[in-house]
Amino acid sequence: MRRDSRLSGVLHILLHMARQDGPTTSEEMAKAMDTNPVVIRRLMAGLRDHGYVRSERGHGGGWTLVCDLSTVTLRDIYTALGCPSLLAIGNRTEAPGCLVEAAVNSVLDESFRDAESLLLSRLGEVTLAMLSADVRRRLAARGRSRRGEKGTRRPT
Amino acid sequence: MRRDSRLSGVLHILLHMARQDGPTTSEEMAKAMDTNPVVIRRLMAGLRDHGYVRSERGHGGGWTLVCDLSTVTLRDIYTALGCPSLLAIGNRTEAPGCLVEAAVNSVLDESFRDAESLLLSRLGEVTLAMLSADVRRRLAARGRSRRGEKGTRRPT
DNA sequence: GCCTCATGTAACTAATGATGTTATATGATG
DNA sequence: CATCATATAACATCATTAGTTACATGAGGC
Repeated sequence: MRRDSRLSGVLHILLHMARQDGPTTSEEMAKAMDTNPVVIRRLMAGLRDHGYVRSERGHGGGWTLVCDLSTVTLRDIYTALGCPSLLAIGNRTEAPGCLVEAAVNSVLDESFRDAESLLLSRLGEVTLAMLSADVRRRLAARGRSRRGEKGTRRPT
Repeated sequence: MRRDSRLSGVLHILLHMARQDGPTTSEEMAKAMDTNPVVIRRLMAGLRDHGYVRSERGHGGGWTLVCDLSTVTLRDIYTALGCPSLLAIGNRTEAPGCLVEAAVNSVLDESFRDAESLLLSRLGEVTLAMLSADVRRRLAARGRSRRGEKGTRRPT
């Protein structure tokens, strides 16, 4: 099954925004992520509704971060995306009439719940600020390893 | 995203087989699961290749359990199905050139790995025998609660 | 031997959901 | 008022699971 990459994508966007002063347009983001501006706007809509970013139209418009990165977790972002389902596998039927199937559902559901809980709590432990700091670390590391080399790339 | 229910389905099948003496035909299973015999055969193919069940053609043919239920775990069954992906979400790109995306991937991958590991180990803790015992318990419980009532249903 | 039953498998259809694209409306700025 | 940028609907695309049809293969029963 193909995997939903909206969380990954929206985090990518937010971190790029964090490294920029003014507003960023959907056009610019789309270019950096090699996709379409409409896709960006769709991703950002939920974040705007939750007050994590602001959008402005017209000249000099675009998207701006309006939250404290140190208090927003990846789980918050996931929630803002509408809590898409985390697991790719599930039970054939909910509330089956068949007792055999009920027994299967029971044991599988328990495992599913545990895995989902763990993932959610992991996401809840990481703030956007922590992620942003990690990006800075990585940039610094690359700067060191490339010092003196030609053609150091800037992040896309 | 729609969830892959093959594990759930195949467990349902196996437990029905465990409650039956002779071989069970795909036709019968399909009827019990309200689906098509071909779907059943597709599900069972992997289990046969792993030696958990045997299939026989012709008169009196069908599917038979040929493993020790107490040594086969749900994880083994999952593996026999070809290890379908467990998570519905994932990273936009593997091995991105962009450092920002690399940072996102890194933190998300870690969480994904943890959740997958937990789910797999949970599945590894449950044997088919345990599940089968649970089915018996449930049947007994229903038998008690329905004693004297009319129209007690048999499992489908 | 031949008929029937059952699996084995390929090929096609349907349904679902993420992603990409086009088109049009709305609003802000100079 | 022309331009820029978001807002959103509508539609196309793609991947994947599930369901269906069709035909081949092999095992008994008679």
